[in-house]
Amino acid sequence: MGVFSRTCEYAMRAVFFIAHRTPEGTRVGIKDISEGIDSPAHFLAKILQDLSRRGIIHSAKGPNGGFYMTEEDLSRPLSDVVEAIDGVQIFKGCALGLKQCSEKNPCPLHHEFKAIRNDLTKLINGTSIKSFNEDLLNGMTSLKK
Amino acid sequence: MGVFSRTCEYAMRAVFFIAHRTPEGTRVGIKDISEGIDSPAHFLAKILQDLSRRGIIHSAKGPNGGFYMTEEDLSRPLSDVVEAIDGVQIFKGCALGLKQCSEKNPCPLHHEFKAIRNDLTKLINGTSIKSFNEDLLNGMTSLKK
DNA sequence: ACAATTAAAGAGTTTTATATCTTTAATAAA
DNA sequence: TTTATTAAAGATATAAAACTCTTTAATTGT
Repeated sequence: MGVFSRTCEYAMRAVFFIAHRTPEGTRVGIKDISEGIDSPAHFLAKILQDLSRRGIIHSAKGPNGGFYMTEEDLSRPLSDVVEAIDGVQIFKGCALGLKQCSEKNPCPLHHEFKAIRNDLTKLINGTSIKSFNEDLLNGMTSLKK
Repeated sequence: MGVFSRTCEYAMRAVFFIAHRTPEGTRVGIKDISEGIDSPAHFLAKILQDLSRRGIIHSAKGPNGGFYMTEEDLSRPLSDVVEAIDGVQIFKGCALGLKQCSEKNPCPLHHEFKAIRNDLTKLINGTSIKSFNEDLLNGMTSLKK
């Protein structure tokens, strides 16, 4: 596995996909999303239900229903998605999994690893979904499988 | 989970523990190691068997047997341990799990994430087990649970 | 040769992550 | 009010990770 769980990868891809596909009040269905980001539809549905319950994205049932994101949703940092799925360990945990690892009692990787974790936090926590999406809309970045 | 799998965390802790405990031809048993790093003994045994088969650490059976590391083992980068257990995805994979993500077809996180991955690679790949161990021996760092 | 000690190997079990399938509830449009 | 459409929810199923237990093999010292 990479840095994030597969579930979290799906979640982030789906969020970017929804952001990208639903300008101005439109919605996108689970089928389109799962095909668009190459993930199992039913599994992704569970993930999006979860994000929806937490208010990270929105959904509507019925004809022309689907998933969408409000301006408020778009202005959230990507870390909201990551923390909802993978928790905060990735931003806070010791590289060796030691509970007592701290500034005063550092593990052999502590200081250097902390710098890396901080950079990751800055990226994921400090950048809004909207701004990642702008690069997508500009064609500067891509979600191609 | 943090950045590394739990199995990988055990492996790294065990390697540091062995390095720390076996100066000059001594050996340390699985019981001592598993207690010292707070991991399940039988499970750790499997992990160390694996590392041993790959030549990352060494072992000897029988009375006064146990695990130890040669000078050559100590001079290896920590990445040998990580790659043996978790593979190379952590150093190479796309943050969103996209197969086609590349410089020419970057995902929304690509460039910033690449910088972070490179820093991680530099740390894990560019530092020998021995040099991490020196900080341990000097009491500058700790493996306390 | 024998007994004791230690890791290696084999064969599970349990837990968590990932994935699928079916049924229900909400909504919109005819 | 009926039908079609969509997400939500519930119930499993499968696979992978984490963990345990038992037996075997190698080595040492007596």
